[in-house]
Amino acid sequence: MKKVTFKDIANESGYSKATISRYFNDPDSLTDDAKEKILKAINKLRYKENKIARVLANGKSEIIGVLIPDLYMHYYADLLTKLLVCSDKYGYKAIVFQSLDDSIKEKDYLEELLKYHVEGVIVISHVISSKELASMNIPLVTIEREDQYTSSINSNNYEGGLLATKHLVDQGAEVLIHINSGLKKESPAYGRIKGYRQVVKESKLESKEFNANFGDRYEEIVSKFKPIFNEIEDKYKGKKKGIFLSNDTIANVFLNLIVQKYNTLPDDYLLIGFDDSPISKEAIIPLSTIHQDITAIAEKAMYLLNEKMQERKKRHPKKDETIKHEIVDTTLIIRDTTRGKYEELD
Amino acid sequence: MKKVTFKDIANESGYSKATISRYFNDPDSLTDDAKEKILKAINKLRYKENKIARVLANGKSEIIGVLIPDLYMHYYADLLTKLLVCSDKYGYKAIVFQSLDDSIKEKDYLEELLKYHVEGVIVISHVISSKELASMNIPLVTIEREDQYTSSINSNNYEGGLLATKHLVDQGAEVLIHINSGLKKESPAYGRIKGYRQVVKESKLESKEFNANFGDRYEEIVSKFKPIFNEIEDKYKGKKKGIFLSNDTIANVFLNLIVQKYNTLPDDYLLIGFDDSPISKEAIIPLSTIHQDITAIAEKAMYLLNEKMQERKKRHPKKDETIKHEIVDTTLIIRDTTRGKYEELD
DNA sequence: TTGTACGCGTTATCAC
DNA sequence: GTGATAACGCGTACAA
Repeated sequence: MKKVTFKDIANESGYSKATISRYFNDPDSLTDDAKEKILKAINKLRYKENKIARVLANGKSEIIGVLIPDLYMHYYADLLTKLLVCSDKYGYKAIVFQSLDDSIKEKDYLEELLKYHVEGVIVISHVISSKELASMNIPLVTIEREDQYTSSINSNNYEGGLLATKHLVDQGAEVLIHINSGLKKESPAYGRIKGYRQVVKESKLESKEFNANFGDRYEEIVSKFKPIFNEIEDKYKGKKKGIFLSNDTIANVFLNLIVQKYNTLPDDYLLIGFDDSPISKEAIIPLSTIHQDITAIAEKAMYLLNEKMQERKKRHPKKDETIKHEIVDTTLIIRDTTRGKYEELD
Repeated sequence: MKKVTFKDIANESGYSKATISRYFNDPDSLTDDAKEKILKAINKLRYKENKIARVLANGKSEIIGVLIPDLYMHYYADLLTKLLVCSDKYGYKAIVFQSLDDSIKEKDYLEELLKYHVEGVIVISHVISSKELASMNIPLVTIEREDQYTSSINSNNYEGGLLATKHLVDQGAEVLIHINSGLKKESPAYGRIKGYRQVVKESKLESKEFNANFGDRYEEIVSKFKPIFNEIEDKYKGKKKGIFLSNDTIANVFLNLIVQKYNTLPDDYLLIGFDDSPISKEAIIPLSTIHQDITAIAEKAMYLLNEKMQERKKRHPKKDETIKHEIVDTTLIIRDTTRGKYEELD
């Protein structure tokens, strides 16, 4: 039951180890006769490739590393799904690490990846600074995180905020309200707030922002939302309220509070979320939202990473290593929470 | 900028390569003096470990493979999250493959994993038969799939079906209804139906099953659900309906249809889902459901896999390789859709 | 087109 | 305790 190696194939077929290696890496350089004999030997002996030996010899692991915060949030799970599909297309395997917002682990994982000679890394986790990431000297692309010193792909959050808020204005909002869940200024998602503010400025409408850290637990979100809901009810009674919430989960919470009180979404409420996550469709009244093109994000990220990895493999890599920041457009999804007048589904 | 190796450390510190190896693998066998000098050399030269060379030499990759259908379904994403946490605790890295229900890929991925000398595999994908999996001759544990020839961890689906349906009876259901989304008989989840049927039999209540393949798209689920809803409305008017749905997503769809019609959940509807996925909390009326202990599933799976992997590393592995099937208990989560009389949230 | 010989960086087996 | 040296399995100049 010992492992079959090139040596065994060589003996069996009558060629040398080098020729067997060529059979796999440069078959065109062999005669048809040789190929046939070698193939026969391979099948007879049931040879299984050994990538580890191969990596040691030529350095190409065909593995990339993925550093992701977690998979609880649907956005991350969806992104990972698509990254795996794309990396597969390029012939790369992925070692996945989940940092769970622990910066020590994040650093350790990154080093661990290097020990396995991964050819590149995609970083979605956001604890380590991009400066530190850049210093690791390995092909690397970051997604939706601080990216001053790294190549990156991001959603056009600013445009998303703009689209969402403009839509509220178009639908006749008299007050603009934004509620977000602890967004930090460094985060690309903060662009959503900037987009919102831009429209507020242009429209000259009355406005109000609620910034709160709602935490992770759903019950916590709900309990922290109630006072906000009450404040809005009090303060803007009778006015047509256009409310932009920073993600669909909290948008759904807000929607539920309204529907629980009124049994419907009253005319004077316009609601829009962000992400186009499943909950936006599954809500009691389908939520208008901003769609993030996660497929495009994943594709661009892998394309960019692959470029860097190929460059690295060349004899004389350009010391160029320019930093690229790519932006992926968002789209407005109009469902039923911004219709002004909510019409019953048939 | 060449790679620093044991040879360099050896030269720098004045010891041999063998001693450097011992420094890492059996430090107790060195004098304190040697350790100190070697550590100094390591830091000075900024040595980085090379796991690839290590794997080639000793065969221990510290990598496991994970084969998962996808990450769209929250259940799988959640399971992967917890598997990653557990494998990390045991010191294993994970290469993740997503089979997307493609049996050819599933087989290819499995072989690819072997090429990298992974020490074990966790299979959640369900296309390849357990017989074929078993024939790969590698430590392997399957989760929530057909498992005749493999060691496995499964939720107690039967108990879950029992708990759910009994709860409906306890709450005064006069008709028992089960709706499921294309469950196959081989799938462990089919146990949910068996549990339901058992209670139907014992209770001697009137009952009805709807088996349909609702597909993946949410809109499709909704459209296919409407006729079912109408049929139930017609047929069981006035009777107290206890409805057990095979997962929370379709339970939420059903709930939404009811609430859209009645603005509330009428007294004569009792609803319970399965999975305790986020949507069950986020629904307009929090859904009663059956909780699957995914953490326990992941932990048991890794524990079992680790046992097998350790056995494999020994000099004389027992040819034993007994197949173990472990069952993880489910729990009843009572929320607001089985209260009989739905009381408004305060 | 094919073969020889060495390198990749570590671990394992003997010696001392 | 420590050192020499042969694996581990494959890639690759260089030679033929």
